[in-house]
Amino acid sequence: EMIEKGILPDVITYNSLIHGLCNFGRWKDATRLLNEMVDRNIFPNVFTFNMLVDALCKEGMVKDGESIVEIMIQRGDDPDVVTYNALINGYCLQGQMDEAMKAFNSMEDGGIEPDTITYNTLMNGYCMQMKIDEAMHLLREMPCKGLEPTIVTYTTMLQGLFRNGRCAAARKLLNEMQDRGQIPSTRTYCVLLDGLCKNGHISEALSIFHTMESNGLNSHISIYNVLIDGLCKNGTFDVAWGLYDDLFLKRLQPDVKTYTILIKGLCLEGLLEKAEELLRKMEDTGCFPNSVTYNTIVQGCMRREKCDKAVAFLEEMIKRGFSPD
RNA sequence: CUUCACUAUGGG
Repeated sequence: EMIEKGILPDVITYNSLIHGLCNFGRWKDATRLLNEMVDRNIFPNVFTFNMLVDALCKEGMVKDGESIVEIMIQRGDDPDVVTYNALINGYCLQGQMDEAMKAFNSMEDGGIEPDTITYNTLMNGYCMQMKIDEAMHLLREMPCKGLEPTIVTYTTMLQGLFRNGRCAAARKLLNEMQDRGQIPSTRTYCVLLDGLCKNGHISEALSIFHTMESNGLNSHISIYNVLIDGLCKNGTFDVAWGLYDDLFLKRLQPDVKTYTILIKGLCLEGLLEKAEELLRKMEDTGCFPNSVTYNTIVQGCMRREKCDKAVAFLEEMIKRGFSPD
């Protein structure tokens, strides 16, 4: 339509389209557009190349990402901090922290200063590998480079610490974060409350939640999901159900995860009838069960030796195109 | 127009 109207697409037009196509994994179409732009004498720029590097890295093809970087250098479109961050993230996602650190060092050698995202990416990589001390070391290195940890930095570290059961260190870091004036996001709260629950500190999680409530900060379904799950697994199903009731007072919509968590909780309580009832209710409200929901209820029935029920749900899920596991 | 918090929380 642009072309018909004589408005010529420029490099940004093509970049936007290529980016969208890459996000949907439509490599063929992306390649086609890349060729088309060159045919029109619109040449890819650093943004274009960075998107390609990122897309390849996310697909696990980090070596191909490196090849793009070679091409960039040959063309004189020098890689920048975004290029290196995408590469480093690629290695981190593969668990190759040694390679990630090599890329980190080579960017410094090349005179490109790492930024906050570089550090966040590396810290997340180490946390994924449960190498908390290495991650913590990078956190302490940031100020030396003139970088200030952001809410993403802290949230990443909190998640790593909780996963390693290091609640005391997590609480300490949370205080540091607040002292530095970083405002927790919904995601931060989810990590915090989930971390506390999974480490057995349910009442601490609840008390933080209630503090949030008085500050109007808990109005997000994800936060409820975290706590409802923690309470169900703690064996305090009634409290979990109470939170579910509160959702409606707050005009929050339960989502498919809320229902799945509660269905699991009901199954653990041995209340299979109630679980089925809830599954039907969610459908009535237009929130449809997915494969996780069905697998949950099938497992729940099996555990209670209600094989006929399990088979019925199994048939239903298959009929709806879900695959059992 | 491009890069970060293992897909923040659910089954296995």
